[in-house]
Amino acid sequence: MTMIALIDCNNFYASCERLFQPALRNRPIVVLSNNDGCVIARSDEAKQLGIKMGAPAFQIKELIDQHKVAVFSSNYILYGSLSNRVMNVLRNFAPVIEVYSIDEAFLDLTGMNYVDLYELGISIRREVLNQVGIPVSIGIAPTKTLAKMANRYAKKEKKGVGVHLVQDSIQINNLLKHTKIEDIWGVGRQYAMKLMQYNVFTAADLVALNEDWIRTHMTVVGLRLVKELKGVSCVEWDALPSAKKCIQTARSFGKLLSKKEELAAPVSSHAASCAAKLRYQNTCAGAIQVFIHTNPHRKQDPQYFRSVTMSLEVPTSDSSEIINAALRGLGIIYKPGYLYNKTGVLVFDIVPEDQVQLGLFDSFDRGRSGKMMQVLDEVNGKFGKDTLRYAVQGYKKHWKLKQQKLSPCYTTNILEVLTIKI
DNA sequence: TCTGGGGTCCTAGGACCC
DNA sequence: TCTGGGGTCCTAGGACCC
Repeated sequence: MTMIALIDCNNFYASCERLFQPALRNRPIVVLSNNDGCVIARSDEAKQLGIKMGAPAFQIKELIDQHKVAVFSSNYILYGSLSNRVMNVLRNFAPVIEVYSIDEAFLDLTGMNYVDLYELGISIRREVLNQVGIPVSIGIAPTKTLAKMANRYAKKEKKGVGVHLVQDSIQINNLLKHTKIEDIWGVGRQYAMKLMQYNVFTAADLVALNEDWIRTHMTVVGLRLVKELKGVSCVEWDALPSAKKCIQTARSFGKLLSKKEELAAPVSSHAASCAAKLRYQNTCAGAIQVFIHTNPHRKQDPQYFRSVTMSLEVPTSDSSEIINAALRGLGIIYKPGYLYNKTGVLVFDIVPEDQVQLGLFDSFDRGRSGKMMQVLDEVNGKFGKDTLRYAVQGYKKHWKLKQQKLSPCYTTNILEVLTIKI
């Protein structure tokens, strides 16, 4: 039988911020999305205050003031670095690990010589806490989906311990009965609503359904999900991070923009960022999409959403080529007279750079461009990602994000490491 | 009068995840 | 005043082919 552990950091972003400010222990913390827009992470104390995931910051301002909630802009450099440290601790416990997201990882425990898996969970948790300082919850079960579910149970119902193990069919059934349909990994809002119409309210109810019914109403994805709930492992392992199939860079602006020339700067910056991400994974893109839109929350404004997709003659990762294509796209979709709040660039049809088919009439000097990009990446890697940029990207970021509560990069920037007075 | 059957490829859109 | 960003996979349906 397969055995899988899912380790998930508790309130990860909030825990990262708290790590460097022990005074925040037992105090409510929230971390805001880009642009300081809405809440994307909450400490337990903040959850207890009733602050909801995704709540717009301005709507909970009173709660924040009243309860002295500590507020942070998101600092992905810091979180990424702490995430790496957590994953490195986990690697000591099993050879096969899949880093599933910034704050969680699956460990394959199948066939390993651990006598007591529950005790193993306890010691993994202790080690991560000792070595990195981040609290985690651990679910251990025969399949990934059940491990997810056990993890959820550990987090909700066994707070002090933080570990839940399900092995035999009795334990699995209990867990299924205890889990609401909408809390299953793979069941989102739409499916949950549909299932409830058919009187399916728990994971146990779902497992009891006819598989043909599942297949018709929830596609093969749903079928796989139900098999996992029955203890048959069928979610693939993705041990090596594979090359992305599409890459997107998009931001809303700190303020509304309306002129095409103003939009050109963020559009080209996003394009440049996509190109850099392509080069980072040694790939080229064969197609590009650009979109712009107005702020859907401003009901008083006329709305405009538009995107355009263009295929590139020869797949490329050259910044200037991708910027040019993106600006051409902007020219196609831009309409004057609207207040825009967001734009983005997406590249796809991605191929490995050594498999690019050259075009018959390609006049672009690819050798020269490659060398230039190498220099660009080296400089920007060393001195910060916007050090060298194209003129169209603009000298100053007039569309810049709001980040008023940014914490220092304690672990990655030598100028911002913590100093301790003794 | 009568108008097949089977296959592939592509795209848009929907569902999900963190 | 102020509402995030970045991914994956699957399906239906149309175009096209023989």
